[in-house]
Amino acid sequence: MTVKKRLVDSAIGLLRRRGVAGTGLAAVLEDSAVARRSIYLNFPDGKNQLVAEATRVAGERVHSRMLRHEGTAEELIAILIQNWIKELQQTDFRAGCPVAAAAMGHEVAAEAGIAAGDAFEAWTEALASSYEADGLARREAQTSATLAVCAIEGAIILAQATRSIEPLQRIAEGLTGASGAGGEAAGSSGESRQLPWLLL
Amino acid sequence: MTVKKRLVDSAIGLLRRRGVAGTGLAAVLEDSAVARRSIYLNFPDGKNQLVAEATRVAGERVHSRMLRHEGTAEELIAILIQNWIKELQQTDFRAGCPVAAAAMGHEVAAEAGIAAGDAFEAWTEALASSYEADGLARREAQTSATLAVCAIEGAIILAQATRSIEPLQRIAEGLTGASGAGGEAAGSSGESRQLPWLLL
DNA sequence: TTCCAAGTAGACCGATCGGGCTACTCTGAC
DNA sequence: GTCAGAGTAGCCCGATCGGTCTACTTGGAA
Repeated sequence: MTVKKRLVDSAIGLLRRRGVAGTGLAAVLEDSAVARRSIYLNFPDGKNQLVAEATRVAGERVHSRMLRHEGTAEELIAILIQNWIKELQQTDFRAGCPVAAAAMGHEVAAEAGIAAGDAFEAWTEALASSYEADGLARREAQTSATLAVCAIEGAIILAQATRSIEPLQRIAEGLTGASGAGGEAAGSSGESRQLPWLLL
Repeated sequence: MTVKKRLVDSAIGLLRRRGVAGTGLAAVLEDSAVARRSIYLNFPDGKNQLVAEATRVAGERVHSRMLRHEGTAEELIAILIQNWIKELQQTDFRAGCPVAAAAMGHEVAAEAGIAAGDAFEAWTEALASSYEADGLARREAQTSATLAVCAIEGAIILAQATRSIEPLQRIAEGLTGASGAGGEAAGSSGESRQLPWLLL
């Protein structure tokens, strides 16, 4: 793995746990086992550039995963929520969303905040397209997509604060009608999901 | 205004803009025009205690405002969203939610993270009670309340990152059926709001 | 009137911050 | 074989971090 990728991966991991301002270069160097000088060889503008690149990469990873999805929009939402439940449980609620962290650190690192905005817009557009493919009109698809992205990001924050996955389970129920309790991510079998009372 | 209250108010304002790790005591002292020593007279445990108290106070202010509300749950949600639209526009998208900031800083300041969790739970319960008063069953009320709180918190983050109030307008439409474009906060007149396609 | 708790002003501490620097090593292209 | 670019190791810088301290002022209660 290249030095640049190691730096970005370490930065993403630390952003998730400590946020932009709370992540020092010393921590990134220790975590990535990279020499101090190598940061400035790969990111001449220093921390701001590294954090911005980390945000861009993290956002693009989620985005490409969303574009790869072939089922319905609600199935995609269920998968994303199940992934976050797993991530939070595995890290004892320590690791949140790096893009949200970059968004909240926009005053400290402006470039990263812009990258976060780009990521959110790409996610919303991908989900809206999925909703449209499911038959929703453009406007309703955009509204539903925005609601889903916002709810997921908010639920991650509530889950970390309350140290409970309940917020994620509840929004899964509200957004998709799934109980969210099952271990499986999406409706694997062809069983017709019960539509949530919020929809239709 | 007492020294303690000035410190807390300054801390809340700085938390909203720079987050927990990004808020230094020097900035709090400058903003509140208080002597350095006075921090430790009022908050013997220093920054952690100040940030925790600021989070608790900020959460309680919103909570008491929610309890004061007398209309429907959807009207309350519309009011909260309109308030956030106004706050974001007035601060050029610089000031976010202090409770969310404390939640994301849980690794840096644990006490504040707990206070954030308490605030989120109180908000959700207040909104769920309002939904129950509107006729929803307990379970549906809790789900709808959690979805609303998560969506609002997430939308604030998306709005800051994209420097646009569109996420808030869209979740207002998704959660309440309101267009969110009007300046007035809640349906002031007795006109029957059109239910969103997401509800009913 | 006295006196003490709270506040002010400001120096000071060790630690850490982001960043720049030199010197040395390694490796692949010419 | 040479040489340039990238990486390593580590020291150094000024600034800022949270926190502690002394000295002085002030205002209200005993």
